[in-house]
Amino acid sequence: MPAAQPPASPDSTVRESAHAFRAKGRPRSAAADLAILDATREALAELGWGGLTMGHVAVRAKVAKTTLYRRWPSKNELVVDAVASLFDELVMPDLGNLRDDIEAVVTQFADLLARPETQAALLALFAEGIRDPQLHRRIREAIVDPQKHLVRQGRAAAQARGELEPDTDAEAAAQEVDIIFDTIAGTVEHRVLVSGEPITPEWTRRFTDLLLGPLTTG
Amino acid sequence: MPAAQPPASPDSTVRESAHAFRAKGRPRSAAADLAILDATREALAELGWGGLTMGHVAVRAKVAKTTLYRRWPSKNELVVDAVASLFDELVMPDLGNLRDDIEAVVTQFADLLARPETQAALLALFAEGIRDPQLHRRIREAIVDPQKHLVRQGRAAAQARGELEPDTDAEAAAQEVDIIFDTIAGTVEHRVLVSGEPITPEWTRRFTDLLLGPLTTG
DNA sequence: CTGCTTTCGCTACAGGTCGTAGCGTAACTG
DNA sequence: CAGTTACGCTACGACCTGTAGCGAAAGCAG
Repeated sequence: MPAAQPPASPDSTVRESAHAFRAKGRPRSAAADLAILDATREALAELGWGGLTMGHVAVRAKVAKTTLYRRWPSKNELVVDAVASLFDELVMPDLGNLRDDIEAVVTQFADLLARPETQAALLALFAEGIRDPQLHRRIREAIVDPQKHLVRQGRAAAQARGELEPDTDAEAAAQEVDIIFDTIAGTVEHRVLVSGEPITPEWTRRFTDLLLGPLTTG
Repeated sequence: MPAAQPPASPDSTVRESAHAFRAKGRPRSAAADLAILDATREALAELGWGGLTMGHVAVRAKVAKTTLYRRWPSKNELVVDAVASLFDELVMPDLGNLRDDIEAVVTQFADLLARPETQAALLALFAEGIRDPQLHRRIREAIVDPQKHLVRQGRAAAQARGELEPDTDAEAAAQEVDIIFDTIAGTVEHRVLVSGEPITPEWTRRFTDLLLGPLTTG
């Protein structure tokens, strides 16, 4: 979903009859969207963030450069959409105990970060988002925040099993989710993308020890 | 220290009599180095990573663009040197107990990440480093690895106090240092730069709880 | 003081990317 | 059919990159 430029409706008030909007004129090619996003991911993997140019993507997608700009205002937004779908693969498995669930999610995330498209895009997008509040919001909505749901799911499952105590304060629970999320995402990203070392099963086990606390080691 | 281009010695074998090297010709202006690095930090804070150009830095430092390129091969290396010194401010305080030490270091790191120069540079450099092994190595040597020493210091101090058990296996200890380091650095960076939320004293306390484990909460 | 060497500031340049404008054509609706 | 919008193409100005060439400046050795 580009969802970038509303197709230039000259009267962009709250018209649009519920769902049957966009009637007039030649419709946008859905095939072009797919080709563009595929080309973007390919170019990211091959050329990296710095090597990716709008002109190059257009050529590779067999699309005019102007068509590209009609849908995405810049490289940043294009890459967000191209990469966001990759993060949908992450799922919370519910393997019957909290440790296995955590290790499974960490492993999935590590595999995702091992892909060249992801490596090329993720940190660069985060960096761009620092100076562009709109992009920052879009990154969080499309890439970051959906993953927080995994933490909530895992916690809820562990609480249902009796591994964790049920929440008493909703706000405290939300803060704990935030901390756990930043810890898992940040640590794995730092390990893979900054320290440049791999996520082995043993590392995952040790890191999970840290998250679970000495409850399980003693 | 630029340390980038050895001043074009035509015979660049292992000459250099120990330390009294570089005798001939006009010496490089040390003042220019300082002016360039200051200008780089200023421009980073004002314009961000994307807005920073070599030409702009040259103008701001009142230096010819060619002079800039004689010392640093590209923007990436220049920014590494400009930002690395900021990370030297981090110190391990040794406040008498592990919790206070951790919270102090986290707070220092959070303050550093609150500065606009750091925000503009850090993630962008990490992103660039992914495709450039030489840059990646330089970032780790100048920025990342020195901080690992803080973890070693803190652990040693805690062991001396009896808060942590002494190391038995050297390799296991090194792995634990790596994990702790990636966890602290990664989590704080993710919280500040990706989630975009501040590091409050309460957050620091909760995060330290996580690091120390339920030992201290119960 | 006189060469020798290297840096310095300046100008100019080719190469590449960006993002937009203009045009004729294609596709879809009523 | 007319009306509307998307498409492909070309061209363009603006900007940044990194290098080359020049004369002048700042050191050092004799």
